[in-house]
Amino acid sequence: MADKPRRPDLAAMLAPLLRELIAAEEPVLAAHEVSMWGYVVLSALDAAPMRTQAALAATIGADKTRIIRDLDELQQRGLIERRPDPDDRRVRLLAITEAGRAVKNAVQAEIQRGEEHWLGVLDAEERRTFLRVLSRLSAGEPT
Amino acid sequence: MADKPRRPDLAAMLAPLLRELIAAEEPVLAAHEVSMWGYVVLSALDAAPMRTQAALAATIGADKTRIIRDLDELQQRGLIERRPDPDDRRVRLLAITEAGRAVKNAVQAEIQRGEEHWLGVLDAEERRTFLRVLSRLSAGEPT
DNA sequence: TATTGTTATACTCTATAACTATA
DNA sequence: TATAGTTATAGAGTATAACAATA
Repeated sequence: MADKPRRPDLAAMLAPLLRELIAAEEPVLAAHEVSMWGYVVLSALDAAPMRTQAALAATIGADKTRIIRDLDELQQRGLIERRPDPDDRRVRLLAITEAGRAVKNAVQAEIQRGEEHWLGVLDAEERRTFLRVLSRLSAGEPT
Repeated sequence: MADKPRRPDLAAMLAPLLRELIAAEEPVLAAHEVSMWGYVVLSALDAAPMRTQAALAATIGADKTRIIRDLDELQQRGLIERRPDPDDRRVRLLAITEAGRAVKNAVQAEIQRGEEHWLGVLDAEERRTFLRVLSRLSAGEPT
């Protein structure tokens, strides 16, 4: 029996697209002297402050040990706050600062302007549907 | 002035989704004893045979040096053909075999069945638009 | 001299394990 | 003893450079 016609796998389509998007982000991040993870941290803390570094790491899908350097640098530059919880001095309360929010917003605005290179080829309905579906799939649907 | 409401970056939405998709692929690939790159190679050679390993590497976005082990293994298992071009014995003509195509199709069918976990939450119109847009963006639009 | 494929080396990124300080 | 954070180590994956064969 003949093979059914197949579409490409989702991962096979997503991977090269993501690679290109990341490559386009790199000069923007470099211009603002923020690392990729640093930017992810700023975005996460902009959405909500965190009570522990482990929780932040879990939220952004990183290992808790590999964001420490980024937290050090972000804190040193005054882009985040990171102070021991008086109630439990083991934990570090994390929050974005106004300066951090300004950097994050500037970077994000530039990145999204760059993304028009891709989104610009879509018509209004495609764009709306694509972004909506993507945000739904990315969030992780209920099991 | 107040900040405009922003959507998340494309990369920020694509990255976690891709991570989940890859995690879902791994057991399937393991069951068929094919590496991720091996599967990518089979898919590329299924679409079109290649005249050089460098061309194949470029097509799949890999370094030419890092697919050699995979080519070795695929050839040894009879999943691809890899023979010197009589006209230029430096180059290796690459093609998928029938056995290779069978493995690739089996893996792909399982992977796409697994992807229904994500696509299944979409309605017909969302699904159609999403897949169409993705394939267009992934291909890389004309500059 | 240039090119294909290969091997060897170095580098980056990530994960694992061990340590400290608090509880 | 258990947990949050940190540091040190090791491992995987990738890129860079050198090499052999052929043109």
